[in-house]
Amino acid sequence: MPELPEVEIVKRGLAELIIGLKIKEVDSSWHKSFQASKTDTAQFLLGAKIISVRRRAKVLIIDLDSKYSLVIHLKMTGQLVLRSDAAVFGAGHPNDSLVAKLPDRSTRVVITFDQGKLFFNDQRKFGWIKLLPTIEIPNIDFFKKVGPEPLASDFKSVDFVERFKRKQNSLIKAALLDQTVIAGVGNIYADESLWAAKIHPSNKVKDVSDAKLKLLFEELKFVLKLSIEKGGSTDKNYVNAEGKKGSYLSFARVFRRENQPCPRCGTTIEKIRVASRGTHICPKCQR
DNA sequence: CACTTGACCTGTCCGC
DNA sequence: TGCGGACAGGTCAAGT
Repeated sequence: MPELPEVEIVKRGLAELIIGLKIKEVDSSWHKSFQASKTDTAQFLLGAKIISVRRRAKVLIIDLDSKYSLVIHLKMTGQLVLRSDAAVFGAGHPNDSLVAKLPDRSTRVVITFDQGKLFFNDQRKFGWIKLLPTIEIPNIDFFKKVGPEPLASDFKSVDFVERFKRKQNSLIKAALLDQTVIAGVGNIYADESLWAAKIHPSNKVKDVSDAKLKLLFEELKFVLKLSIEKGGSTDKNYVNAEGKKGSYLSFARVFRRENQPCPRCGTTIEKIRVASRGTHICPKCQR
């Protein structure tokens, strides 16, 4: 779930809800979920105020006034959900019912603010929160290698085509999922955009024309924007910072729609494996 | 080097 | 119902 649109939605929600709050306490029940030394936590996290929330690729960054930041990756099943004071004290806050059961058995980290608590839930424990000096973030390996943001206004289709050209022998789907080629695309939006551009995901990049690559770029931007509008995709786990689900999957054309008719030609959608990922295609439209 | 596969985890679903 | 195995939206390290 958490691909670019989902992380963007969480970012926007958190920016509304937690900027200005002061961190009072942090508890973690799984060592990999919260990675920070005791001394850094005491010195740069506890007592710090949140000054901004950012996203780069599928990574969230919460900047603190201590010149440190919480860097967060939700991976497959991570959730970041805020429970406000009103909810804590049972005053009928709008997200009361959504957060009433928190913490639950998948809660890995709880950050307590002067008002409210932020829960990091992560069923599969793949996600993580790290405390790092803000200035060091661009130097971590992932950020040094990650490709451009597909929705950045200065990222043009010629740049998109040029970056794919460097992956001539990769399968087009593998290249789309490769974060060093382009940031933020995961399995859902890879399948959706390849269907829209009528490209078979098993095609090698070198066998896809420039015109098709440009079309793919346009369709990718379209599905990413549509999903952000719809609050992201919720299959099982994804929720936003208020604990609410996204509705993009009800607009999806192929993802999780195996055995249903292709919305373009009516052919039955198939689920296959490409680049060792579950992959949804229309066998007639995509060749 | 470029590219693919396995590992990290828990939970669920499917077939026997 | 019970049990084994495959699979799930992401990313690295290790392998070919």
